[in-house]
Amino acid sequence: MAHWLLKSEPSSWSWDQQAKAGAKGTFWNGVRNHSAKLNLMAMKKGDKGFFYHSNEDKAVVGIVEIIKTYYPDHTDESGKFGMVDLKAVKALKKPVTLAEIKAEPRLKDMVLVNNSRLSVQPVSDEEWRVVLEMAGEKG
DNA sequence: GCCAACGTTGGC
DNA sequence: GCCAACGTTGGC
Repeated sequence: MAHWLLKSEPSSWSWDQQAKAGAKGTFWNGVRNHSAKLNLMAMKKGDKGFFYHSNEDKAVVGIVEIIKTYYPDHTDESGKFGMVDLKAVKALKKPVTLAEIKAEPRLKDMVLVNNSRLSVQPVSDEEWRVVLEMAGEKG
């Protein structure tokens, strides 16, 4: 199973809002970047992702699951971009901050570190495991 | 098709 | 609020 990292500014869409959407989840739209789009298109139902708060928190705060694969974003007038649906799985016991991620040698190749502006990123199995460990989420 | 200029993102 | 980095746009 592939893993992902999805970034959002808490002021526009926060983890709290995602969590409130519950099991039925919500769509994840607003992607306007082709690299991010390719990642969205590669997602499969059941894939898990980290929910990252940019700007204010700068931390991974929760885990989400893809519940619907890529489909056109009808709010995008250009018709070029689409979105997926996802639901909140759980909040991390302890958010993992960007500073902590940067300080962890095993995470030095994370896209978050090297290409911080990309809003939808792949996460390797190793990176997924390490971040969970740092969040106090064992297993 | 190249590349400079511009806009946006996001860390600090 | 500033600025660096990146992506996109548009002129040639």
